[in-house]
Amino acid sequence: MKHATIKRRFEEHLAQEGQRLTNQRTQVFECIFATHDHFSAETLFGWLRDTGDSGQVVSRATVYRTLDLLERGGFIESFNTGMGEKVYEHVMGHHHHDHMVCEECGQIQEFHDERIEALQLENAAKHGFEVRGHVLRLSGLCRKCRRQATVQD
Amino acid sequence: MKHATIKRRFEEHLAQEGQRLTNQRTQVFECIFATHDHFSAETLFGWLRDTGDSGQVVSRATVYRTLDLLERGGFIESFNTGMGEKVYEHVMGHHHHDHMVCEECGQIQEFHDERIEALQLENAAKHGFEVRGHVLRLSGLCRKCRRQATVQD
DNA sequence: GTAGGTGCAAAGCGTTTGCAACAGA
DNA sequence: TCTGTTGCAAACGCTTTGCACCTAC
Repeated sequence: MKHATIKRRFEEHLAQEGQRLTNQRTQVFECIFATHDHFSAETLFGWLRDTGDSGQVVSRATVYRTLDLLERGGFIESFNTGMGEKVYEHVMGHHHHDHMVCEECGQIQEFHDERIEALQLENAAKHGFEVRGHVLRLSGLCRKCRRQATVQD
Repeated sequence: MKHATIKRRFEEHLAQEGQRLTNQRTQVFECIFATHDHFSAETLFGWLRDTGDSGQVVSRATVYRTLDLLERGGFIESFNTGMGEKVYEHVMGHHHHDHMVCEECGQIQEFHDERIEALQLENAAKHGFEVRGHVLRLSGLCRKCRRQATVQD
């Protein structure tokens, strides 16, 4: 999906909800969709501060408020790394995926398996449960850290 | 597994680590293994305060410290509900399982599917990732809340 | 003009920690 | 005795909120 398309959707979304397109929201939006990384609220705040091309800094509060706004609007998704950190990623033009988090270096690897998704729904149905979302996070060692661990032993 | 057996293991575990069997630890242990529910640190603290059969109350700090101790010892497991709450459950004599959390009433339903576990490992192997743990949490509506939602609509 | 948005600083929440008193071993 | 453990209260990290000022519409 093209950047311009996503941006238009964002603007439409705001308009639909009777919300305003402010400078700050634009900055946050641009910053998020300029990366393909996972990021925390604090990280994003740092990016916005550092890439101060406009000189204006978006406050922490607004960063949180805008992240919330974008998540509710379905532009980004969040999940807990399990290490007390909530990380976000943009979701437009992405397929749904799950995560493997390296306990050593924090690296996040994405993966996706349609068969797992199907089995989740199967299990949910068995319990009369209606699935609205899910989190599947494997934690352990990434390839790189495994190699290093082997060398050290 | 019998309660007495688990307790003996706990005592052995403490001994092995050169740690002491204190009154407080016993109380926390008993309280946890007297239930089959999932609980948060705060909930557990409440239980300990309310079941004040001994009159003595275990402090919040000690509750947290003991939970940590038990988790590291493999007696309990924790996971995030995704609603900013970390919940624990005891794990002795239990099989591993995953969770469905109702967004409406907070009810937690357990489930287990060996096929999903296998697929997780398969995907990890594909990325050279060594799995040490995983979290699979479905969120949505439980059977009860679905029914209520239907009625209200 | 006006409802909605912002920044600030303070509060909130769940959790952790420093320290002096305490208690198993 | 002597080291590990406890309770307290303060600190913590991340997030949310109240409020006065600001700004897109």
